[in-house]
Amino acid sequence: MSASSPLAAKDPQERRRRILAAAIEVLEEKGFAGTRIADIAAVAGTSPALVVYHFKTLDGALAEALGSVEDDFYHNVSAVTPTNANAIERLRILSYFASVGGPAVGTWALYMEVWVRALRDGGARAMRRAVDTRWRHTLTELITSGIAEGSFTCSDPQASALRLAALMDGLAVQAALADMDVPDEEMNRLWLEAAAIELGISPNVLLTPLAATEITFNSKQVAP
Amino acid sequence: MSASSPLAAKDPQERRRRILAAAIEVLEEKGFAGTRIADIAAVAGTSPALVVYHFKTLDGALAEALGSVEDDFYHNVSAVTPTNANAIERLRILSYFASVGGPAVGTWALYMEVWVRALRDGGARAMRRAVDTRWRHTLTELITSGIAEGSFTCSDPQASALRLAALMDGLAVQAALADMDVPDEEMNRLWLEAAAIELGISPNVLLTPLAATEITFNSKQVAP
DNA sequence: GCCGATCCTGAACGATCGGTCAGGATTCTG
DNA sequence: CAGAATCCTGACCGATCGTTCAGGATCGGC
Repeated sequence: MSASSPLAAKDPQERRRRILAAAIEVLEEKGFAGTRIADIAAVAGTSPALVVYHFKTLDGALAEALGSVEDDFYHNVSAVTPTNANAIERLRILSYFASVGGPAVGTWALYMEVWVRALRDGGARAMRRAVDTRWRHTLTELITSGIAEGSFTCSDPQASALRLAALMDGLAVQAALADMDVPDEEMNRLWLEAAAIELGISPNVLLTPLAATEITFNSKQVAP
Repeated sequence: MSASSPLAAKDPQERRRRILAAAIEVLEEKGFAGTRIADIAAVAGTSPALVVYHFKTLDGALAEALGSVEDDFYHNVSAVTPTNANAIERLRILSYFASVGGPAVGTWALYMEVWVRALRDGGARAMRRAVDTRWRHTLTELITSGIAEGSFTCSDPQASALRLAALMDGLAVQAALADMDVPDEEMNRLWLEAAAIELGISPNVLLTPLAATEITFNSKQVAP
């Protein structure tokens, strides 16, 4: 058997990335408390010692894995957003990607774990803070540019962004935990309704299909 | 030394309650992942074996401890609420008790832990579901009675209750984790503002001091 | 005041798991 | 192709911690 068997990676960097992916997978399935070095190694198809070799410590591996999740989110959003998209279109795309029913399934569970960890762990606290302020800034910027182009009416963009961000967190908790009680699509709708109220526009503007642009991600229609 | 030394409890039931209180204390300080039988025993001033003797298992002790926290919440709310209170007063009292700045400091951290645990553990999921539906029902009932007495205007009480509950969760996350970034009082205000919007009333109605009634809890003014 | 039930404890067991280590394989460098 | 650096592994160590257990103290009933 040569060096290029189908599953085994040749490049050390590729192995490293594979371990990172395995870490995310195990993390989503078992959570922080249940994630073992051995599990990650098993999924990645390597030995536990290699995980430690690459990341020095389990926490290090998990931290790096979480970082890559956030990178992916913004990368996907900006890849899908047309350069000439207006504020309303951008709002709907953001909502779609952030909502649990979107491509981000499972990701919210990770963030919830980070929240809890951030209660006691300084590193997790710093990471959550960074993620959160970036997200709030994104919303604030979106709102102000929407005001500038005449789409939105909002007296306090910062407060509205904070409230909408908090609402999204809360809805994500509901959706992640609800047992068929609060369906995912409902979540997206509830958030967009609240956004409509906050931004002084008609809910229909956010809830009717996007006629002009057809945006897809993984061959699925975005924000239909 | 007789049987009634100041710290040691005489009654076995009293010892049991003391262990429960110790469990809550440790849980708030260290979280699920960090809570050890030995810690609880140390705070309660007993041996680790007694904890197991009374509760059979660590998880059992924690589950019972969490149950008592929720009981306390509703017990306090109903103890403080005047029997003739109208919907607006009741809304403000609820908001005060649920907000992080109120008497419930530290409790939200517990609930966040339960959320995460509920992702994987069936028992925690059931408990969260019970707590959550009870809370949503309380809000829904409050809204409908407010509509009945002519205080509120709301086309869909269930949806509004769900949204307000979710917003409260999200705000609690922010408040519990924010590093001086989002002060506690702000949280209460933001939620009441959102409630005013949802319920079609002027924010001032919820934000100005309660003139008629003076409600106190632990000798602190409620909903000032 | 005897005796069984309940309450309580210190000591120890056993399982889990993160991280170390010595050494083998592979790749890089010159 | 030699030797060094990097990559990788199996075996093992050490610490932690939930739980068990044998037996002592205390209490309630009769």
